[in-house]
Amino acid sequence: MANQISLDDTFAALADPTRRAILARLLDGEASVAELAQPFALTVRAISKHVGVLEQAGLVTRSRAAQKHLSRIELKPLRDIDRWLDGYRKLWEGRFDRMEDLLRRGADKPE
Amino acid sequence: MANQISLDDTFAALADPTRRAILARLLDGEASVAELAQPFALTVRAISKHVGVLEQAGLVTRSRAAQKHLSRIELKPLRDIDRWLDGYRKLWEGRFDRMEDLLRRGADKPE
DNA sequence: TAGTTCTGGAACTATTTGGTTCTATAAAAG
DNA sequence: CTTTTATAGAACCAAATAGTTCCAGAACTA
Repeated sequence: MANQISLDDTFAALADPTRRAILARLLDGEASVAELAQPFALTVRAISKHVGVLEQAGLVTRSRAAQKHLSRIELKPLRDIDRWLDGYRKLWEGRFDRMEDLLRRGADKPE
Repeated sequence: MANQISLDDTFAALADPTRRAILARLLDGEASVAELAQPFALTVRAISKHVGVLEQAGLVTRSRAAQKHLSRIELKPLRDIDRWLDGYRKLWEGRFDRMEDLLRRGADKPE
């Protein structure tokens, strides 16, 4: 039972553009802190802290290879957000002619 | 051009359980601040501020009917998050036998 | 062994956040 | 006109956040 990550932590981690950019970078494969820091006008330490936040949120795991600690993206928290969105997605996906009313008046929602 | 909402603001707004609960409540229809505050052990003012944050993030709009200001959920920022997730969704939706390698080694991603 | 590289810990700072209380204002109800 | 109701503004506070700099340790390299 390694994970018990809250949506709170995941959303908070994603609320920073630097961290989202780091995640996007990790789509191209594992990277060290120094490598991740390269595109940014921030200290390596600052990036190290960002990676720490991502790790706390379960969005990244690390494995040390020599003195390089390689970060790797983890998808589960993103899937959790996706599932949270399910509760709302039907409201914009369906072509409900009365959707306006549904949201305003709170009529019985479509099944 | 009313909206220019950032993912930053949206994710940050969603990083609070009270605010997510307010959003869920609004699926049942518009509500006043006082109504929204009812389930919580917080002051009405605190809920009013939460609604303000949601409004800043474009997740809620308000219309005042009499002295009650009715809050209503807005879906666009959620759709924006959904589209942001698109960049990652393919990685957990597809059954890529080499997905492990893709994330670790950063091999050429599937089309 | 000595030097270099990569990273995290510690301490500090400025800003933001989530909450409170008290006050002011606008509108409805008496 | 007075009172009640619903909300936001202002001031305040404690805790969290994002950044910095400096230092220490672990592991390669010469």
